Amino acid sequence: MVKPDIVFVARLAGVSPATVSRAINHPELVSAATRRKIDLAIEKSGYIRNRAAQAMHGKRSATIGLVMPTISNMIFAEVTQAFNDTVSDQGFTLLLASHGYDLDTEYRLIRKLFEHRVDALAVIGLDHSHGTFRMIAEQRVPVLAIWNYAPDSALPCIGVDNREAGQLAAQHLVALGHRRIGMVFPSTVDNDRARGRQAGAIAVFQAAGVELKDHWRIEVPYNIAQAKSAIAELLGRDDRPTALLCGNDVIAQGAIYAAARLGISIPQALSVIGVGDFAGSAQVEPTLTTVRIPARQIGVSAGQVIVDAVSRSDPDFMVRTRIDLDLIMRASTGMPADARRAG
Amino acid sequence: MVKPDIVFVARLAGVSPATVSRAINHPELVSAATRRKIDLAIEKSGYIRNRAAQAMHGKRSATIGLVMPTISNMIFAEVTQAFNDTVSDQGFTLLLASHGYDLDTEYRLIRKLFEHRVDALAVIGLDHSHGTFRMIAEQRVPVLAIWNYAPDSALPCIGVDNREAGQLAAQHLVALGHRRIGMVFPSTVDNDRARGRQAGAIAVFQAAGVELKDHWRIEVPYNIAQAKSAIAELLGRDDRPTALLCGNDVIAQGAIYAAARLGISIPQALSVIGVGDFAGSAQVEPTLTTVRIPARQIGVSAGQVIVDAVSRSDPDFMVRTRIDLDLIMRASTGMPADARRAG
DNA sequence: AATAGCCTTGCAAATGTTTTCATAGAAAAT
DNA sequence: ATTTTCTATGAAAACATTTGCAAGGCTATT
Repeated sequence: MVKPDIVFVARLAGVSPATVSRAINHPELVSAATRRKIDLAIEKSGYIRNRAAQAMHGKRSATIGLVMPTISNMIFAEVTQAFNDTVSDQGFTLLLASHGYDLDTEYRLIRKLFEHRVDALAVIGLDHSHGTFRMIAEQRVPVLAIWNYAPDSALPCIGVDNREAGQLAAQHLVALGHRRIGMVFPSTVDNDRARGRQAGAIAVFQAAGVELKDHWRIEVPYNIAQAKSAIAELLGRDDRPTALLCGNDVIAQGAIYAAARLGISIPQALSVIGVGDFAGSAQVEPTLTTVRIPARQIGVSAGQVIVDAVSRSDPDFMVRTRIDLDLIMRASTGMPADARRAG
Repeated sequence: MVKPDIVFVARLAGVSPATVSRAINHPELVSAATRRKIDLAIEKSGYIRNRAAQAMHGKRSATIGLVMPTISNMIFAEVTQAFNDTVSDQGFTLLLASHGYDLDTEYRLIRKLFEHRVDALAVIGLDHSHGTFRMIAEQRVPVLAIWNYAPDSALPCIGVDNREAGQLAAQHLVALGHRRIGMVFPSTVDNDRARGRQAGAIAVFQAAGVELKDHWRIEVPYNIAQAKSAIAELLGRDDRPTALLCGNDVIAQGAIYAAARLGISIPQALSVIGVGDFAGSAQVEPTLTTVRIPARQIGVSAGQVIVDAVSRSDPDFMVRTRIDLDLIMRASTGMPADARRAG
């Protein structure tokens, strides 16, 4: 019992392979009667069409590649889900790869995706290796950058302006009257998201004359455990800031837990603000003030745009969509103690 | 400028296509000199081999399918990451699909994966539709069930005994002296994980003579927001339990936040236990007592087993690996108030 | 009644690669 | 010097499908 192929099905239905192929891909071209016979033969034989053979014919492979820094982090799980749902509804299957924030690995993974002849490719952010950009240009396949927006991006992009995200967060702290502010960010090498947010925040602080002390600026990985312990160490010192601007909500949650552990009350003694508004940020106690990045919306739009580009088979499409950010004020930020006394 | 294929590269290198193919797949069969020429031609032309054509030849497609209920939930993100890392190291690429806890959707997705001729397939849990089982049997492709262990499973499996997980959690509460216990679980239809845990817990409670009140048992989706609000409602009533056994850590985190919101102190006035030990469970305040499911370990073992089955091309392999559970005692559970007085 | 046009189907070529078999030349053994 | 054994390469078949072209049978039009 070998696997049934299209000629087996054809024989079983008493028609030619060509007709079976048509019945599957262009049902309107074959008469209702033969279609029924063929459906029956397919059912009976357990035939499953071979996409590889189809793709070889220059047709679509019906796959879309998605490359992310990591999957196991709340940060990207939500976009991935939304993106997958959207393209999946249109009959595509997702080829997933994750590179652990390493752009050389990313290059190798993207190459593999091209080997599989993905119909389109989505990547996170606009930071990529030179080789990656060259390969993408050669392949003539629609490629979309997700998560980041830049008006002058080399690739089509759908996402937010991370600089603005940093600004919004910083402005909120400044407006509340904070002057003693700490910053907790992940490494900014190979990570344009974090870099943009940090730059935006620093610009605002400088314009407002807020001095950033070096020992209140720490670098931690995207990881609650390490964020919590590093921040606990920072907050344990004698001289501590009245507010913490965190590179994202994962780190901000770490900050909230660290404060809870040390008995520092939020927002009375410490304000914490994050970026992202991930699942859980609205539920932590105290609930987290953050700059909302609408992950689901980004994933859905990205899916639509990319499916559209594929169906127009337009590798040179250009789209730059800026998704709006919102400052979500919750319970983790407030005026610093001295300002409260003064006001 | 069309895309270079293997004959283009061959011409460029001054050899036959067969030699190029060999240089790529069995480098040891071609002389160092020609290999160099070919590498150069590949580099120069930007050639990327076509896996579809390769797969069509009856060779491996170098893809592995993974079907999950959902990706956007901490629960599965970690296994997915570990599994992906493992198979990716061996040269495979992941085809991902998520069905939103619907087994008919799952059937359709698995069919699509088979269309793409995945070399192997991993699914979550042992609950699947009849059609799915039939299709899997017909396809002669290694299939592995992840996350769940059962000694009599129809499919090879690697995972934990969910019944035991429920028992461990229940025993811990009983041992602490709790008698007034609430249970918060997701829907158990089409979800053997939740079903097993619930059954295990109930068995222990009955054996211990603990009476489970209906109005202390609620059903919520896997979702912090809804878990928190439903639990807050439960805890807001006059008559409330001294302990909450939660179907997993996501729900347990919701319980912790709900208690915090209501000013109910954990563990003095309420004990909370979860199942899973997801990222964050060790950092919440109070830190969460839970039954640890080693997600990373499961993902890695699963990846190894499945790659092994593929390389032996053994569709009928059978493996049943039971991964050990551990009760992780943290700060969210303690003796009930009356027991403390008595003791 | 004859012709034109449409609908349905089959034939065969094409797709990009791998692999079996064959061959030519070189190296080794006699 | 002749035969044997290797090694490196090429020619061609095979893989499962799609599609352009052609043809046969109808219906509709005149």
